Amino acid sequence: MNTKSEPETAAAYDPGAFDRPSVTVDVVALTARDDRLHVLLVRRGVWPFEGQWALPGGFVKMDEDLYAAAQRELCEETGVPAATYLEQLYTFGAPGRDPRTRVISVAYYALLPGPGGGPACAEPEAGSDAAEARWWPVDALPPLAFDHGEIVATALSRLRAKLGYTSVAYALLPEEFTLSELQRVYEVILARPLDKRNFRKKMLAADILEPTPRQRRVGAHRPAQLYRFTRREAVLLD
Amino acid sequence: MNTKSEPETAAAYDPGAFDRPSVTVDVVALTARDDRLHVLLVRRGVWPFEGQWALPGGFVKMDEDLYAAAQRELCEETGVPAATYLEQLYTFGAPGRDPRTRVISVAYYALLPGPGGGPACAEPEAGSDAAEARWWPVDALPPLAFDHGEIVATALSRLRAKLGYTSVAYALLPEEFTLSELQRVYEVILARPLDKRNFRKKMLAADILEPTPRQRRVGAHRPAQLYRFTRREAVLLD
DNA sequence: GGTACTATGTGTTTAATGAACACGAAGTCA
DNA sequence: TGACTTCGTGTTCATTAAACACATAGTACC
Repeated sequence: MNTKSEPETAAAYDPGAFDRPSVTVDVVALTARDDRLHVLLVRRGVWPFEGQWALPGGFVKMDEDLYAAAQRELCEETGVPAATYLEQLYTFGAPGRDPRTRVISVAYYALLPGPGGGPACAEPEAGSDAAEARWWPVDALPPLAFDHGEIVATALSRLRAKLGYTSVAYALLPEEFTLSELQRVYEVILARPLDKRNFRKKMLAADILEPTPRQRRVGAHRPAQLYRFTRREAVLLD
Repeated sequence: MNTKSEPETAAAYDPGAFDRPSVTVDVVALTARDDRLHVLLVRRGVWPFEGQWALPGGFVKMDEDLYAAAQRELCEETGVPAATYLEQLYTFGAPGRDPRTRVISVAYYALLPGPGGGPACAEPEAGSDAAEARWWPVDALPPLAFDHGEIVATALSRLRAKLGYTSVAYALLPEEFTLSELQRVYEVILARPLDKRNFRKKMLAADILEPTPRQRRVGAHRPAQLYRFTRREAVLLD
């Protein structure tokens, strides 16, 4: 805040007296499926960028927390359940980014478990307002509306960085999972192969996993031990 | 952005049709002086929090970039020259954070060289709108207006983290400096002593410093070699 | 001019961490 | 019972981080 007397005082008593930007939230929802990282996009039904794909998002309500607005827009527009992880990413506010008027967008990124991850991994349905909603592989995105390409790129680099020093991966996996599945999530996000032995060693040493009494037997080979995260929240490693 | 047709369309053609939050920028300006880290605060002249200390900041103009708004508010309200480093920090938007109306604040943090650092380290003067402006040691702040205490805390933890993997320290030092001065900046920010030999070894190995032809002779002891950063911008280390 | 004073400047050892690397085990299926 | 496929496990080596002490180059004072 500032100490200017005129605009602030005026704003207090007459909120409509000055032009002010619109404020939206946009959500980069990410999930790992089919050994690729995917983003959830909706197809726009109205000008501008009509027919193009864009991030789900919308206006912040007058008495609504930013975090709550992001969660709400994600669910409303895409039909997916609440994200297992949702964090503010960056605020995009270049004057020309929306051709209609000045729009400042607070971007969030969300993580959801992939298929088989329980209710939170449900398929998107076109929400109340979106013409269409679907998952797109991040390495083969269509042209995006507004500056949403930049927003997605920012989200990816944040997620890659965060994967290195926190346990956020929990948000992309179901309650129980094998170490191979966990490793695949890391490989998909980092887009490079990891050494199996080093990976398992590091994960088990990090004290964030515990074995469950169950195994997963699938296919004609040795069954895998199932693990779960000891805490379903992102904790700092090291 | 979203694909809702009603509000967006309305916003495009009648920006005043809906209540919308006010958007401000607040700036956490930091500098190192007297072997302590300091924040620049202004004393508020009007309700609410009249007489209390707050971060410099103010409304974003309709056609103004967020970064430019932060730079402008910093200079206008405190009289300090343009920051050598300015980066977006986080956006604070809890509905009750300002008692007047809904205010969403995009916080930035700025770094300035300490005394002796040339024009950029000039003393603050009460700006056009601020009753008073001065540097406060971060470990002995007065009670702050709004949620500005939280904003300062966020800035400090960001700066501490960033110091570890980038060369941002350049922004807190004058063009030329000694390795001891550089080390003191690190110690002040991290609030712990560092080993001199390890510090020098790491800094020189990072390939971000170059010696100048000059030395600094001050006091009754051996003069120190002066260095400068090879690039006056934050680069990633490792 | 000699001595005290003070910050500068410099290497080595040790511990911890990260990277590379191969093979037997436990299942299913034909 | 043999072929197939994924699971599960240790060691070595290189790199990085942490601990640690003393001679040097100036000034100030006697």
